[in-house]
Amino acid sequence: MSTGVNLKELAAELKLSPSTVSRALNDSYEISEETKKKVVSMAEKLNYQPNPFARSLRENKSKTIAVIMPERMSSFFSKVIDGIEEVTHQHGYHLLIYSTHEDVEREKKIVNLLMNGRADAIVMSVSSQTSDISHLARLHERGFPLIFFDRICESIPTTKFITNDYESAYDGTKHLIQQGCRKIGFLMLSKELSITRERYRGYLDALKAAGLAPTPSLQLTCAHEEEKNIEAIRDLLLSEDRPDGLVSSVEKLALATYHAVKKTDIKIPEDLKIISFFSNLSIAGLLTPSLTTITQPAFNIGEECAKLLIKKLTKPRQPDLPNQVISIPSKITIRASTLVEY
Amino acid sequence: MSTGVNLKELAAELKLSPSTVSRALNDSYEISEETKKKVVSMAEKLNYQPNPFARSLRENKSKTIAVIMPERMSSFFSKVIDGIEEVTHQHGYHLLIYSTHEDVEREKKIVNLLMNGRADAIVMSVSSQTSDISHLARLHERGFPLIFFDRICESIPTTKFITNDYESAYDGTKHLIQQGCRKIGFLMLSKELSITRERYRGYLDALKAAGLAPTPSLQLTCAHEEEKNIEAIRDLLLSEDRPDGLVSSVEKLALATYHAVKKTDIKIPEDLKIISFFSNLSIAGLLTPSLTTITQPAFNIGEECAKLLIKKLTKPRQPDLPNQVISIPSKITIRASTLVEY
DNA sequence: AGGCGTTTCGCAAACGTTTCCGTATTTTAA
DNA sequence: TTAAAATACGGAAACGTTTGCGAAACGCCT
Repeated sequence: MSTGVNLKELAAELKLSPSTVSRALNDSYEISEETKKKVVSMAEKLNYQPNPFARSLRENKSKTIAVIMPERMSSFFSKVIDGIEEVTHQHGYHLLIYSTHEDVEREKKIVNLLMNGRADAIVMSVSSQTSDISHLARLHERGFPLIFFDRICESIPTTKFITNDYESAYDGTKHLIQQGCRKIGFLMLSKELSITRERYRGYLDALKAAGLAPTPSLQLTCAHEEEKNIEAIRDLLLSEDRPDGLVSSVEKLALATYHAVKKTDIKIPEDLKIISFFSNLSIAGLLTPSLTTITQPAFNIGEECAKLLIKKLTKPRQPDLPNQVISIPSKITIRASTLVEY
Repeated sequence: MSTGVNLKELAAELKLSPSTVSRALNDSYEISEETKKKVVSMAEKLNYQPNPFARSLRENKSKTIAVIMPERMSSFFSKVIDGIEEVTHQHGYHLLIYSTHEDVEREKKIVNLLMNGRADAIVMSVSSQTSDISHLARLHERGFPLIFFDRICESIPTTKFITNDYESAYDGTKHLIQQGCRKIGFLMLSKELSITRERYRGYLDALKAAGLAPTPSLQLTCAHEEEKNIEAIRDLLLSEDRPDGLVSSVEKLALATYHAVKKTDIKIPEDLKIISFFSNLSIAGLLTPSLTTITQPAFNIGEECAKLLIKKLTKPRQPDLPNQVISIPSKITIRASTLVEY
């Protein structure tokens, strides 16, 4: 656990003062090129590594960004984080990553833990239980850099990155209608979520545009436990007024639907067509039948979040993060699960 | 960005010295119960949050653990991290998470970044390219707490958590033989990896025990790019001496195999039976046909790693992490992909 | 009453940086 | 030739904690 040499020892070795060595390593104009060379080479020789905490304490920044997401076992969130890491890593930033497991109490706890400056910024997607957002509002009011993606808080005036939820859901629903569906259901997580609201709007408007009346019994709000979701979907599929098409607003509910279908005689796409927001493309093609997907630009969303934050954190006098919603379009890939039978 | 009150301000408010306040908050025996009450209540009132960097600088520990893994889009690694987070979170530890993307240069860079004490410990799974382990050896020689899981470094004398790779592969291969396979192939990532070595041994020994000769042409070493893997597997499946059974040592290669099979006339399980190490149980059941899996106790592995580390980091005078390999058994779940046709 | 131990608290150093300021030396300008 | 300016570096404070040490105040016993 012996941390190597520190600045003072390095300075002693060079017969220079710590301040000079510090400046030399930070490439200050006050130091001659000659001594810079000497200092740098000696630092490498002794493998000097500056203590990050001393530096953070002094500079009041941590070179660390926190990411808070509702669940880890999700290709979407994994890809977003890959995108974030791609750009933050290039700038020497580290990533603290937290999963709330869709638990708002845990989310609050994490946010409170981060209020002491351990991270320079937070980029997050709220839990499905989050309706009271006071913990997030407080964070933002303190001037703490906060960015949302996907599951956003509209009421907090900062930058949010989403996909074109409304249009994608609209187009996806329209696609089902064009494929002959007339009784189209909608699968969602909590109605509190920004994404379900927007996607639901798109779904409803597409129905309306086609002159179809929405049926409340076909709209299913699911919970966290996979088994229960499968049962609920199965019940829906076996109900009297069962759907001939489904729009799933999240990946996990599409998978739950496939599980539910397996337990019945229902055939996709003959009896039921389904389209879903879905990020795991490799899996989508392997399902039977392959799944028509609305693919969010997950990696790209992560990159954009990180780019904005890096700009805010590294440039000298940056304004606050602008209060705007930036939408990066999804892409619909039509596969067998919505193709009409011949 | 205004960090709230600090210790000095809190002390001034209470008309006490900072040292007394610090001791009171840390529940020191030197402070009377009466003033402890006062201090704690005032701290809550002013929402005092101790500066983590000042504390880390003084105490020389960061309350942070780093996790390094080869890829993020993997249900196995996601579950391991869930397990780690579950126990570290309870002890107030934070998680820095890094993905090497199977790139050993990136792995080295990350390890070097962590040598300055930013994390109190590292738990990692090495990249498939890692053959030179000098960066890891150096870390361990410095006394830095280091734990491996799954893809381990045998030669570094610390604690490693794995599953019973040899036995699982042996049993899995034996299962294929019992189901009638005679030409069993093996899919692997780099031969450098501990897991492929062990699983390969199990595979070979099971063949030998059944009196079957191993065929080198049936043993495929895959790369990082999914497309190429699919092509390579397809070529294998269409070759003259094609396998009637496959043992896949990692999840992604089983998925690649399903993709490859889709491009051919081959039927699973009639023409080809397949078993794979696989963590995404939900998906395994949805594949067509459903996939026989060897499921590693991913969450449990993460928990055990974290428990050991927490013990090492929080108890006062702990010995070094013992040089041992701890194996937590996998579970084989037989599904349709290995069932004999009738 | 005086000594001694216990309780309770304050002072100041320390952790390893960065940076404000001062200063000695050299260069430039008049 | 001299004053001013530029260059190159050192001393010391500061960031916010924790903790070793010292020192009051108090009670207790003999």
